[in-house]
Amino acid sequence: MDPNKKKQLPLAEDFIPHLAYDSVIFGFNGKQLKILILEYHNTGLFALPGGFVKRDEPLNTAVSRGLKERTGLDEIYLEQFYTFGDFSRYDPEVMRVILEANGYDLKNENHWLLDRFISVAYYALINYNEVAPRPDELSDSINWYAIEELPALIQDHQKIVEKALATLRENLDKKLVGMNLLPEKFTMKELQQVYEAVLGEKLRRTTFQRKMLSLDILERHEKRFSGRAHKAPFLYSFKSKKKQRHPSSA
Amino acid sequence: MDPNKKKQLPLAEDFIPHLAYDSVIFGFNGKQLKILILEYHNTGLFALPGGFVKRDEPLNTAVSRGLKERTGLDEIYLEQFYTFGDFSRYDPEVMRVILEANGYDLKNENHWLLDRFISVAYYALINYNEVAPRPDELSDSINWYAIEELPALIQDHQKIVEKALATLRENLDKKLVGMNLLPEKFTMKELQQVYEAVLGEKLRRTTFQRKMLSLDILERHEKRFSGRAHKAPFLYSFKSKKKQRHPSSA
DNA sequence: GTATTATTGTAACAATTTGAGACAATAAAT
DNA sequence: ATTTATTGTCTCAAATTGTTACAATAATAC
Repeated sequence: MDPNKKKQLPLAEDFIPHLAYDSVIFGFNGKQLKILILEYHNTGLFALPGGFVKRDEPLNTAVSRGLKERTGLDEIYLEQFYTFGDFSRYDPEVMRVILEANGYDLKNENHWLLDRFISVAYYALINYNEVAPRPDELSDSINWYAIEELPALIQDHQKIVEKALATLRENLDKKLVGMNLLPEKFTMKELQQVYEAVLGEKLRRTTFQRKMLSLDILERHEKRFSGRAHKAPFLYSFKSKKKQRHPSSA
Repeated sequence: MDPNKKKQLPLAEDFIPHLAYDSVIFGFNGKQLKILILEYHNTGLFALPGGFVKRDEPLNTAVSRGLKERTGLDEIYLEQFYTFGDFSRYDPEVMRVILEANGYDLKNENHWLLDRFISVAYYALINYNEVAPRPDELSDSINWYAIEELPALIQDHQKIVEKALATLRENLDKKLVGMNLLPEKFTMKELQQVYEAVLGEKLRRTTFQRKMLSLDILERHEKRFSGRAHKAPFLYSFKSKKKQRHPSSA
């Protein structure tokens, strides 16, 4: 990478105008469900990671590309959940502030980034410990925030997060969500903690264990040396090896 | 309306480029689940009803507007379910054939309608008997087709229909689907037939009746004089009066 | 070593929900 | 009056889920 590379705004001619994506990237730290939030240089503005779609690039590919740039991960589990196209999300002043704080001169009043955008929203599930998030050119940081402790977000990003979480909850049973938020091997308790963090409620231990085992999706391995003063739990993994990516076609 | 009005293609300056919507409009005729399909003049090409989004118009409003033009109905129940952005859907020759068959001269090789489009897909639920569908300027007919007997559709429209149906099935229990496919008052048997048509499988009568009554969403009215040689059934309606429109914000 | 502590895994039984069949009620036709 | 087709509800069986109990066991305290 060239440290002298000059900051370059995306060029209008390379991208589909008026179309963006936003991503809600979920991770689980063992206790809480968290998402990645960007902070823009010198503005105090917080936002979801997002990006634009190249003119010659499939929509889903654009999102995968953006997430790879930010997380370093290939093969991220992604699920598209809604496309936001209201005017409640159109606020060119926010974008102007962000760009000017980054030293761009916007004498060109009609810069394409200040236009109205329709945004396709995705959520991603990643293994919290495998990732070292990287900010993009306009941001000074990207950090994990617990979903109950988010800062105020720009535009309609709060609404996007809420809908992402609602969709994740609906998909919890049908889409093997745990597989993508946990490491390869995990205990039953860890799996239960993921479910509880997503649903925001406590579950009954014995019922949960019986249910999970009856689904016939887990493989039981050796016991873990817990180093704690009690019986050691079994480790489990999901039977289907491959993580699903883009389970819906596009 | 002016019968001499000249056919007019939508103008690039009025609409967001590269962005369209497609709609899967479901109706129930008492036996089968059907959807509305357009046929284009002199081409034998079949497609879902779709349209474009004005530059100063919210996405959901654009879809409502298009559906009102085609069905005459205001307040249609609409649910956005996926945004299609692959290149499998990009086939400018199809659009060229449609336009030329309608007498348009496309010497301008770069006409915006021949560009790549990303399409936001919605399904609608309407009361089959309240509607007299109207074709648009480019189509010579719009007709109901049973979902098991669709003609070959252009581009990725078959895939869009399949995903619409899959989403409708997932939403069947949580979104009061029956309310929007049936008239105000209906019998328990008619409600069951809607469920069976959507799910594509037979349901057990007694279990279905018990389940529906236990949900506490139905109001029981007088009996219907069926005119048939058996006990007359009760009529029911849904307790919540207002049909929901755009239950998800945008 | 032995008792104690904090889990974990599973069994047992109760409560609830769903499946399946039976049957009385009844509107019209015979 | 009898027959036919369907509706509404009840009952009992089967399956699922809620709840409690308890043995197993890895580390710690003594």
